[in-house]
Amino acid sequence: MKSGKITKRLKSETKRGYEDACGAAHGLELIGERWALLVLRELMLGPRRFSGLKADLPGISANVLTQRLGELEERGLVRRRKLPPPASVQVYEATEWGLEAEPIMQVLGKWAARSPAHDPGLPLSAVSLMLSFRTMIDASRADGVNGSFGFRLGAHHYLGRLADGRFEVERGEVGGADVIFTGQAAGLAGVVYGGAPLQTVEVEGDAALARRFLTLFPLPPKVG
Amino acid sequence: MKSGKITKRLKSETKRGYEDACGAAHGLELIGERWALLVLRELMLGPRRFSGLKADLPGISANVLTQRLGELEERGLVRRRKLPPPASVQVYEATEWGLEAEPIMQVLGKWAARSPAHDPGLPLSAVSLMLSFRTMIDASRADGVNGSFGFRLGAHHYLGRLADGRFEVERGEVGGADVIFTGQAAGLAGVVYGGAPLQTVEVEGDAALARRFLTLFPLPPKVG
DNA sequence: CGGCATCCGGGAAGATACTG
DNA sequence: CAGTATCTTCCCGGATGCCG
Repeated sequence: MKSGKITKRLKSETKRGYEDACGAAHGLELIGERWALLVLRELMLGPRRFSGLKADLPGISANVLTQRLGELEERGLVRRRKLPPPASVQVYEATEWGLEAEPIMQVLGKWAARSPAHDPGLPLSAVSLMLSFRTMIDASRADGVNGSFGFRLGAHHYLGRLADGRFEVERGEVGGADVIFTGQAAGLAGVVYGGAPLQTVEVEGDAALARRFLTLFPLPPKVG
Repeated sequence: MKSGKITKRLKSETKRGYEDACGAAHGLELIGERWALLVLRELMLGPRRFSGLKADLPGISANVLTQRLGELEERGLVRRRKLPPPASVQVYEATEWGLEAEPIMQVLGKWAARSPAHDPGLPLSAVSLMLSFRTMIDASRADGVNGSFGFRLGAHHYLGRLADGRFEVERGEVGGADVIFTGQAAGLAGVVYGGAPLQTVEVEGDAALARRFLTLFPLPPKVG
């Protein structure tokens, strides 16, 4: 019914903004809506498809994901791209500026890790875990520890490199890495951050280096 | 009417959370609601009263402000305190952990300042401006520039100090400062960030130092 | 199957009025 | 001044359905 009814929303005239020149306020208008920052997070290590995003954002509904992607696109944080044949699938990727939002997630995440209410037992996406390594690495502990690390987390494959106290990571095959971790992201997170036994995940390669790796990501002290 | 009606909200059973162990996701659950970060921002330079917060958050409604303050309090980011007599007024102040959220605002604000959609002509609170100085100061430009700066922005008075390339600021009387700026926060912001003529605000004291001060806060280049 | 539009129910936000 | 009460509007989340 009401077939040809013109949608009243011409351009969403009521753009619930903050009317505040403060940069932080404008930042909230850009990525402050529910789910927006987490959608962007999932794009930080490379393009993703709609269904992959939906799968790794447990609880988001398809229409909200569509809406967030559209908003992020028109704000210049996300780009829609069609992979060349034979793939020919559409993917979403972060723009350069979108990638520059990573420090926001890092600072926010580091700060929130001090919360007594933080529950590390919740699900965790593979991207989240990789980004957390980049965020939480303790440069002084990692100084002098060098090596390459492969991660097979479900269907996600990442290759990390440890050098000069920094952890770099990108999507890619894990072959030839000094250490290869295989398992679930949440499982590996439990080992690194929750003190779970190493047997929770499968480890191949240099066992001593693997054990060393797991000690490089200390959590900040809880408040209170 | 309906006086004794029991409020149905036992404990807000539907706590719309993200179900995500990622620290950033938890951060959003702590300060991700609309207005929350801006309320906290207004507390970064000392305790504030309800009416002051409402006045400096243009557009927030009283009930939303009440709700946000209550949530921030129960999460441990804000504390409610009663000033001793004869003042005897209630104020809200950030806890230690709440104060540690400042880097989030800084990173978010710096990132958003690159947005082409950012409108610097909007209203700006005095706290926002002071925090923006702390955020945007260019340490290399400020190296070797030392002095004290008073700000009389409406009823807000702040005392800043420039030393070692850093800008420190606290609430306080401006007497004896090397330079004293008097006017509206938005006006001073226009001079510092918008290239408006210095006459927009009233300046007392060391004019050369004042002119130098205004050059220490470069904006990042816009995207695109 | 992927992406998007539509409809619906509930809840959060906005505006205004009112009270101690 | 410091909120509370009420009403309306809008957004979020879930379900369904269309269409390439």
